[in-house]
Amino acid sequence: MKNKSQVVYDYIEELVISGQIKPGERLPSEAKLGETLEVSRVTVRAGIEKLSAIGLISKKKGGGSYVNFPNDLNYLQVFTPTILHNTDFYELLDIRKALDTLSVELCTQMISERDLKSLESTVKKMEHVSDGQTFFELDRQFHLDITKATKNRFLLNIQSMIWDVIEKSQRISYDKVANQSRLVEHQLILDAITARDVVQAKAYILSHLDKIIDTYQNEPITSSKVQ
Amino acid sequence: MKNKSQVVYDYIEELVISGQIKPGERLPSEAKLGETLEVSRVTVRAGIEKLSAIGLISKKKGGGSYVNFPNDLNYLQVFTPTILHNTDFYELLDIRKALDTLSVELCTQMISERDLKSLESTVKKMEHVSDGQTFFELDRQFHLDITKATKNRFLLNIQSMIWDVIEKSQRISYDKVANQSRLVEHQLILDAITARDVVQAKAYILSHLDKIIDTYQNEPITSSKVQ
DNA sequence: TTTAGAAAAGTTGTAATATAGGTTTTGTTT
DNA sequence: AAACAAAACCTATATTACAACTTTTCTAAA
Repeated sequence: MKNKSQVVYDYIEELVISGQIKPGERLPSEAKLGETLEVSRVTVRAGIEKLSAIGLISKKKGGGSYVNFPNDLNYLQVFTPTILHNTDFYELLDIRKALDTLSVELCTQMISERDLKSLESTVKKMEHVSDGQTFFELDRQFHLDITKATKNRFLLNIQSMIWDVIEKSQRISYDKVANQSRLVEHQLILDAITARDVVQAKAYILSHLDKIIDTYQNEPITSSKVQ
Repeated sequence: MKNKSQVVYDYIEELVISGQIKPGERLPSEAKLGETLEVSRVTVRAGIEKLSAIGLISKKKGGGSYVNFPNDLNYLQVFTPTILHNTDFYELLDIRKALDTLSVELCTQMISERDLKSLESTVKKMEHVSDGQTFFELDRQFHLDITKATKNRFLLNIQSMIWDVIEKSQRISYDKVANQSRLVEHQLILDAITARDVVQAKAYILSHLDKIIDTYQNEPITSSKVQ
């Protein structure tokens, strides 16, 4: 069951994601939001408080609440819905290259048989999936399972965050760069991990990400916001 | 000027950092906290709301608020004050190896003369500093300036987050692993960047982090909490 | 004594109202 | 058109109240 304050949170987040309120712009006042969503000001404040904690918005006493710019050092917003431009996507992929490489490296060295089985099953599932959303979830699961096998909590946290960003920007870009054509690539990565071949695994995952970048470059994503 | 709700936030965070309230344990009730800090329940709730947004605590309606375990997938807590054990430190350094390598690589390729000057000045300042806290700040600035030069916002966000974690665990571990003996290492990294030598720069930063790990291993940190 | 269930106490979620202390907008005067 | 004052607006905090849920305590039955 969803809190009312969570409803407020989601509502405002959606306003920002959809571009109805852009960085630098002011939110409706707490009173107004309460009226719109038919909740009390206390509840509105609770939702806004959270959004401010993760750095999406800033509050100015007496002056209102404003959507933050993504380039400010409000670093908690890493995962906030501000990744809507081409540049962001490349930035993210650079980071993925570094962290996914680390992930497969550690994973290959220490993955258990049990985790390996689970990884295999994920790849198997991908073969029979045509639905884009489902494929996305399997894709995320595959990569996060690799990271999970490293037993590095921080790494898993950061990677989860990154996939959260990918998900939030998904409707704009994801289906253009990730689909069934990626199946073989996943299979190769899995084989290398199974063979405990660190060098090969690293090579395959780098190639995997490079191909995503290639696809992306051939089919550039407009930076127009979704409606 | 600090908000009252921020006072609540800091107070509770400190309770967790110092280990007075451990993961899984319950916080004092909102009413109790308000009484202790002499603020209203509204204010207490505002502070707690934020802590819940970043994943440090969970709230149960009717049941109280609890400190989260760090291994739950509440990934926003990446930067929360839960990094207090030896294992965490190694995990973090693995990540730093991947991301700092990426940072110097991108930085070396595209740093401006102006940013380079600023980097030099930071290293220069380090020579004349004996105070641990000041050295920490310069150390952070050096590494974050390198990342800043990459123009990759996400990378900067993540790195800032990581240094935030380091800072919060600093009183336990930092002064044991980072001090003047690291000066030469920074100088070498800077020289390689100045020479636009990517390979050398990557080698030096990896060596830098490996030496930190070495120091740490020779002087293991107790996992006892500070008081 | 143990146990099951009911009652009580405790706790968070939300609401309505009020005030203080800021900021932004509006209006008026020069 | 500019400067200043006033009004309107907005967030921060406090108080009080009640709903809804959880935990603890008490009581009665086995």
